[in-house]
Order: sequence, then C-alpha cells, then structure tokens
Amino acid sequence: MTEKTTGVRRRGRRPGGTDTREALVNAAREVFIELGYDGATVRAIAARAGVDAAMVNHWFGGKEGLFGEAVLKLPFNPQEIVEILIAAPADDVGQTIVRTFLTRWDATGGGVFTALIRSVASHEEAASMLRDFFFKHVFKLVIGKFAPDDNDFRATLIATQLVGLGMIRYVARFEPLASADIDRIAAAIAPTLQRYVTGEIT
Amino acid sequence: MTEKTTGVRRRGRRPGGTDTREALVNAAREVFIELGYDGATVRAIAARAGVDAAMVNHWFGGKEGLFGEAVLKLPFNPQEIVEILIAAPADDVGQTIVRTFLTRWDATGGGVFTALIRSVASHEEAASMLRDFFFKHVFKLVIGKFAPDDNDFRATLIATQLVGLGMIRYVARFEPLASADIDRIAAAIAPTLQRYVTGEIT
DNA sequence: GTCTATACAACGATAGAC
DNA sequence: GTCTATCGTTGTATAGAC
Repeated sequence: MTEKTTGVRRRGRRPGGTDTREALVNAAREVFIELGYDGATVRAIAARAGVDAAMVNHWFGGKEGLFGEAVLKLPFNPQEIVEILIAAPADDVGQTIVRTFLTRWDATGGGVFTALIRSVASHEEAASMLRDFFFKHVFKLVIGKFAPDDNDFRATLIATQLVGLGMIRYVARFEPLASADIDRIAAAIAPTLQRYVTGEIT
Repeated sequence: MTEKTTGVRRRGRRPGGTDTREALVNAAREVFIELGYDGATVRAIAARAGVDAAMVNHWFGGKEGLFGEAVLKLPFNPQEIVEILIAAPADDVGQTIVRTFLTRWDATGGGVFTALIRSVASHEEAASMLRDFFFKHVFKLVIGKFAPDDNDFRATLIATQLVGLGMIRYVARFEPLASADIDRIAAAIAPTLQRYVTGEIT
C-alpha cells in the first residue's frame, strides 16, 4: 500500500482517479493508532499515503479534521464546533452546547456515535486519544473562555453529561428521551451544562 | 455447558462441589439473551441449569438478582439499591444517588462497568434488556416516589448523567474526574440529579 | 479556458541540545 | 541564551481534468 518515497512526485493533478483523500484517511488511521495524536505528525501520515503534507490541509482543513474523520469518524469538524461555542453568549452557552451536540449527532443517525463508543470501550488506545484530542482542541478552548476556575474538572463534568446523553439517546435508546425533540431535551439539560461551565460546582 | 434435562434429579445436597450457582449464572445468561427479561422464566433457567427453581431464590434472592449477576454483571443487588434510594429524604435524593452509584462501581474497579458498556454497545439485545430491566425494577420504583410528573422522562435524564459519569470515570478515564474523590464529584453532580428527580425540567 | 488537485518552498512556533 | 531540528500551516506555481 502507498507508494512511499518513489523519487520524484509529479506536481499537478494525478492522472488516475482521486484516491488521495482516502489514502490519507487510511494512513492516518494507522499512524494515529500507532503513535497517538501528538506523536503522529502530518508529514508522517502524508508520507505513508504517498502524498504531500499540504494535502491534509486541502482535504481536511488541518490535522484535527483528519483525525476526526479518520479515527473518531466525527460527523463534523471539531474546529467548527469550537467556533460556534466560543461565539455563544456566556449565559447561554449551556443551550448552545446541548443543541449543537444533538443537531450534529441526530443528523448522522446515531450509528456513528455507537461506533465511536464501541471503539472507545474496546480500545484503550482510542480512549486515550479521544481524551487527549478533545481536551486540547475542544474543551480547553471553550472552557477557557467561559469558566472562572477548575477548568479541567468542569470540562470532565460536561463530558459526563454529553456522553451520557449520547449513550441513552443513540446507543441504549431509552424512551422517551430517544425520541424526544431537541427543544425538550435542551430545556432539561441546558441548565446542567450551564452550571458545569460557569456555575457553582463545589 | 449445563447438563440440561437429564431425567431424574436427586433430592438433597449434591455429592460433588457446589457448581449450582455457576451453572445457574451460565444458564441464565443464555436464556435471558434468547428470550429477554420477561420472556425468560426462572423455571426455564433452572431447568437448563439442571437444578430446582428454588435455587434461584437461595443464591440470588430472586429473578432480578440473577439477572443482574448473569447478564449485567452488576456488582450489587438492584433491589438493595432501590431500598437505599427510597429511604433517602426527598431533598437529598440527588446526593444519595450519585454517592451510591460511585461507591458501588468504585468497589469493582471499573472493569465491570466497561464490560457492561461494551455489551450494551455491541448487542442490541443487551441494550433493550438493560432498558427494560432498569426501568421496571429500579427507575420506576425510585422515581415514582419522588417525582411530581414526567416520570419516564425524568428517569432517562437521570440515566444520561449516571451512564455518562461511568463512561468518563471508568471507561474513558478522563482526568481529573477519573481520580477525583467521591465528595467532590457528588458536590458537583448531586444538584443535577436532584433537579432531574424533583425539580423543574421544562 | 477554467477549475482543481497536487507538489514544493517557506513561514512562524516550539521544543530540545549545548 | 543560542542554535537547530521539526512541527503544522500557508502561499504559489503547475499539471491534468473538464
């Protein structure tokens, strides 16, 4: 697989079909699993895929996007989510979080979330990668803007509520929550998240 | 596995070692998976294990206890949990829930919770069984005593917070929550559960 | 001719060696 | 503190598809 360093790589569009994107995803899945998020370099992934590192930016918007698509199979770009959450007013961030979470995952139909949970539950690797990635590139950025203190602890609290929500709605499918509309769930859970972000937690 | 119906069963204590308990667990696991919680009868399980149905009561305190040990591998008896929660004062039930949850699962070391999640994420059967069982024999009883309305919805909300807490603490092991002591977690999460049980959720 | 996938060069940041 | 290596990312020119 993958042509590696075959001397000169011609510039410009490839003659054959466009398999660069898929090659990157496959290579990324291997390298991320082998070396973890920080250990895996964009250059190494691109080398294994036999393409230039700039292709990662072109196809996935950066390392994060590639990670999300290759390993976590996220149905959205983490960076985009961060931007949405940071843009929210401070006293409404709970609503924004839960609504963003539900709209994005609802759109994929739950199966993707189940697959993610399964890989996290089965692979110690996946769990630690998910942890490292989300903390550095999602939670830290969002929490850092809103939370007064105990940022890390607050971030994990938020994670408990969101992961549990996904488990019940998409994996275990407990009713009536599994079929409840987003407004109702948001009304119930937003105050929890709001308190975890900006409220009193001791 | 399991000797099934081998004609005559002798009365009194078995000659060999006490494998009755293990035989029941194995038989129960099969029958519960095949027929679901309601479909599986104590008699059928005992028959497959080659012992008398009374052994279920003797070893597990009833059908629920056997189910918990065989399928969910719960490190505690569900009935006992219900009693603890029902005995709690109404304005302190949130604290009681989260503390009971953490003390019980902490005692097992997390691996059991991970196994449970894995089976729920992989087997559609396990998910529906867990749902049916917990609703009928845990949530309904507890919620029914405290909640003013929307009992089922409240029950699922509680499930989201508890399952998520388990996922983060035992499966994904996000720090600092994974290593935080019970007092700190309870202080942060108890208000959430209290609101889901008795508070305003619309 | 236009569009786009691609490769290469280079920039700013960062971490470690000395 | 300085130097160096390497990282992720960006800008740009080019080759091929349409």
